[in-house]
Amino acid sequence: MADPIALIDCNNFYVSCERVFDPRLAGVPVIVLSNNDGCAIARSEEAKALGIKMGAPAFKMRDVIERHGIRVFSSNYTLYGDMSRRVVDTIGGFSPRFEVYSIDETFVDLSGFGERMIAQASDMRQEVRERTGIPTCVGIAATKTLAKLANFAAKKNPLFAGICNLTDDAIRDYVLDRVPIGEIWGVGAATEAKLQAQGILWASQLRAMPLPHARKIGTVVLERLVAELRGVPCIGIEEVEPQRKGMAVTRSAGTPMTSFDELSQALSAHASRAAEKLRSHGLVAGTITAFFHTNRHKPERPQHSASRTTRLTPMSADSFDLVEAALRCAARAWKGDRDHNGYAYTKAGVILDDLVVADKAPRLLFPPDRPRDARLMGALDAVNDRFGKKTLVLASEGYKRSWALRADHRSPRYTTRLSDLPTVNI
DNA sequence: TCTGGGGTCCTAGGACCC
DNA sequence: TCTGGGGTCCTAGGACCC
Repeated sequence: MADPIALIDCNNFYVSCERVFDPRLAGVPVIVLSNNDGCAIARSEEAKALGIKMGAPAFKMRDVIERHGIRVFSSNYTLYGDMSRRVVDTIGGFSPRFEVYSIDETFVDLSGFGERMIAQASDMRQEVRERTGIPTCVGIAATKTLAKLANFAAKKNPLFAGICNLTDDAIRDYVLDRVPIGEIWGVGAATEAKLQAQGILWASQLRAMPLPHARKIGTVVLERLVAELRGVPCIGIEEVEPQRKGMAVTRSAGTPMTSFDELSQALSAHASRAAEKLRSHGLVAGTITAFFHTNRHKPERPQHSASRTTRLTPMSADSFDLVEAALRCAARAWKGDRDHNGYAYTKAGVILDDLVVADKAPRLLFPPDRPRDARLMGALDAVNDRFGKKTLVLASEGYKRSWALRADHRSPRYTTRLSDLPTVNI
């Protein structure tokens, strides 16, 4: 059999993070909202039981929240990111080979533990719980896809008590007969519909599908998926984070933007933030895309969506370069009167592509007369690092920030900001 | 009437993930 | 009034080459 892989996945991660720092949240319904307090992206079991759906818009839940006293939080990514790091640190103590798959999931290579495999997984859960306060579930199987499925079963079926081992043939058949195809990692709405149309409803049925048929329905991706369901590993554990290919900063506007000025200010802020991210990773970008669009959830209103892409020559991580390029794109994409063109834009962003490690970037044959001075960006980052984000910004960002997003229910940055440390009364 | 064959590279768009 | 943000991979099709 292939080497066993474990997937350790934090339960309702964002909610669990909030609970670590406020024990009064235990046992009560809690939800965490997306950016701009838009929709629910994490729910406690109690909130799920009340029918709160993943991705449900906050404004439509007002009644339920009121009626059941659901505790609501804006997302606090600084806190979640830091807690995630602590969880991963703990997991790293259990196996030398692991892959951080997302903020709340890690694949762990369990080969070599033999009989002790299950005990090891159990210890790992225990240790994460003790050191971070975060509850987890573990799924074990021969492939990543099966490990994801095992984790799903561990979460859903209390019989497994948090650990589901699909390397056991009987358990594997039992689970695959009962998991709907839509719950399988890699089967989204489109593939689910295609499969259902052919009468394939359960994971075990998909596993039995001939490989050529799978490829016909869903290209090589579905073919690999079927192989993985059969226990043939097609997706390896990636211990080192691969060089990232693109980077985006996009935001909904707190209040819709109706003038080119407002849009420019928002895009300036997004482009600066993108440049900051690039520099923190030691990268430069080769192309930049700026886009903006109206509210797609309101088709009865006038709709407009536009985007433009331009090359950055030389490749750059300089805030001035990126802001300039983004605004050039926006100006080309804007239509009509600059003060008021009849559209209300609710979302804008910049996307960077062709990312390269800064000192490997190609040099220009004919460099610009007045090249950007890297020391300026160094100073900018140093000031903002020391005195807080946005202490120093480019003037093109404006000062009103009318587009800025909402976050009315944010919890304190308990672990990353001294002034937010909890106080203990003795 | 008859109009080659075989490549590469790039981009846009779809599908999926958390 | 109010519906997130940030990624990856794959394919088809066009442009271009000899």
